[in-house]
Amino acid sequence: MGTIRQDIHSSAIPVVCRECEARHGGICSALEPAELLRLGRHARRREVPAGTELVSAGLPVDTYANILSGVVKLTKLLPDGRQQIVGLQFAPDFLGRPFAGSSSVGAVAASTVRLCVFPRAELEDMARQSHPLEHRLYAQSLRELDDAREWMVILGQKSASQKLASFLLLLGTHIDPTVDGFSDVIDLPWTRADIADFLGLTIETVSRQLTRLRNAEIISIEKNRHVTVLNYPALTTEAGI
Amino acid sequence: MGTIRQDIHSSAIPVVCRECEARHGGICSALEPAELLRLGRHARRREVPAGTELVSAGLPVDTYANILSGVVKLTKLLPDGRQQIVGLQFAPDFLGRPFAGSSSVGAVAASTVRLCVFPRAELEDMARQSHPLEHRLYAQSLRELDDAREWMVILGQKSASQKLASFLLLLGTHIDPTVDGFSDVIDLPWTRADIADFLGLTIETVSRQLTRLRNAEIISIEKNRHVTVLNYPALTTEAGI
DNA sequence: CGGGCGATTGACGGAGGTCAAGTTTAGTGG
DNA sequence: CCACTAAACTTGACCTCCGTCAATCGCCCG
Repeated sequence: MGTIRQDIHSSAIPVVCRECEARHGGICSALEPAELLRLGRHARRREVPAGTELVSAGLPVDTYANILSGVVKLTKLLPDGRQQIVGLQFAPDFLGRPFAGSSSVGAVAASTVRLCVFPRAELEDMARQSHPLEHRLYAQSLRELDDAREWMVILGQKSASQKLASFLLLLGTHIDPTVDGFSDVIDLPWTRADIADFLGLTIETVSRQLTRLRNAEIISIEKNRHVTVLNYPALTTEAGI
Repeated sequence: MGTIRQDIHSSAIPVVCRECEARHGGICSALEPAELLRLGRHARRREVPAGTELVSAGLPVDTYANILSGVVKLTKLLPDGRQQIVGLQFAPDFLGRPFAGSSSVGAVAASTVRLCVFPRAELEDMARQSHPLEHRLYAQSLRELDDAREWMVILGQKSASQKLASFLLLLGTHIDPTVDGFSDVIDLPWTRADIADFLGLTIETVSRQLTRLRNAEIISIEKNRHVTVLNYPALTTEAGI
């Protein structure tokens, strides 16, 4: 009985959503088939290379998106040209700042990113009507808030080496959504400059601390981007728990 | 006609809510009279002195609250005893972290704080049923997220003097909810240690930077706690815009 | 092969943390 | 009202960490 209803429903959902990675984890899981159909009509898939500016800080936004794969960095620019990365988003996160004319942060693809894009008005309209959808959005913003505050501690209190270790720990636990625990092989989708922006350091300090961790045989680095964590306990100690 | 209905409604709302400061700005403004009545039945007003621990990080929470007056600081503790203040809340903010068994942050009264406390289960139940209420909660979390990211920039990129200036600007625009713009007389509800924790500095550095601003005649300080902004443009320049 | 970008490494200096007096403020008891 | 005290704040001396500047190396791509 339950399965039959499921089948009827799944046959009613849009074709693009059938095999979608964000269908179950993302905000779409809060939608009824009819709603999914409505949003699906306006949704468009898009794949963008690393470095693509998805949202510009201060500029009006007229689309939102789900992240299907890849990493998006949220940045804030300072008048002098420096930038601070204020958040990272992974699949199947929702990308956008609902109910504000413009975003106060910029969003840039940190790796090749696949998105499911839909018009702003459509989603906001649906959020106003669908309580489960808004609940889902709310839950994500609470998670982002927890993350942001976690990073405030790192930015405010930790030394350069602790920042680096914390950063690697974060990546290991988030970068591969298929692995549940900690993944000890990390392909950095960032340059040293990005890491520096994220941690509030300079590229030189990032570089120095990475070589320090390598010399201590806590990590190994190949071709600048491929990091393997050799000694996980030591890394947590470095991070200052 | 409209006024008559208003009067009927207002006579149906709980007595405690009649004259409530949070009635219109806070989450209660999203509630129907019947809902207000339900929540009001379980609500209790409470006044606590500065320093009272309202929520302990990691411990389960069974109540939420509206802030009626005063300032609440949200803190995160490090293993070594240092702390980072990750947020400030003012009236009529909602205080709590819905849909999580425990809070990842601690909440401490930074001044005398008056609260309207209600049971956790009651509010979560209502949020599940009332879309406008959840929308209100969502809107606040988005605002907090924006604030948190704003502070990440300050923590990550700014110098000690810029941090102090930014801090004073923040306070001037938030501390007195009755003043709409910038209030140039600020009664700090904090010790230097609190300010240091907020800015990721030490008390000595905070003290030095404050005397520097005083010597530059940008601010004046009386009896440690009473700050007057003498030169607002200069303060914004100090803050690095 | 050479130009360019990113990363590494070194030398140096300054901002801010640490340690250690003093000073002011607020609270307490006589 | 005035000592006395504790806590909060200020100020100074010193030193460390990290940012700045600069040279070099390694890799990729034309």
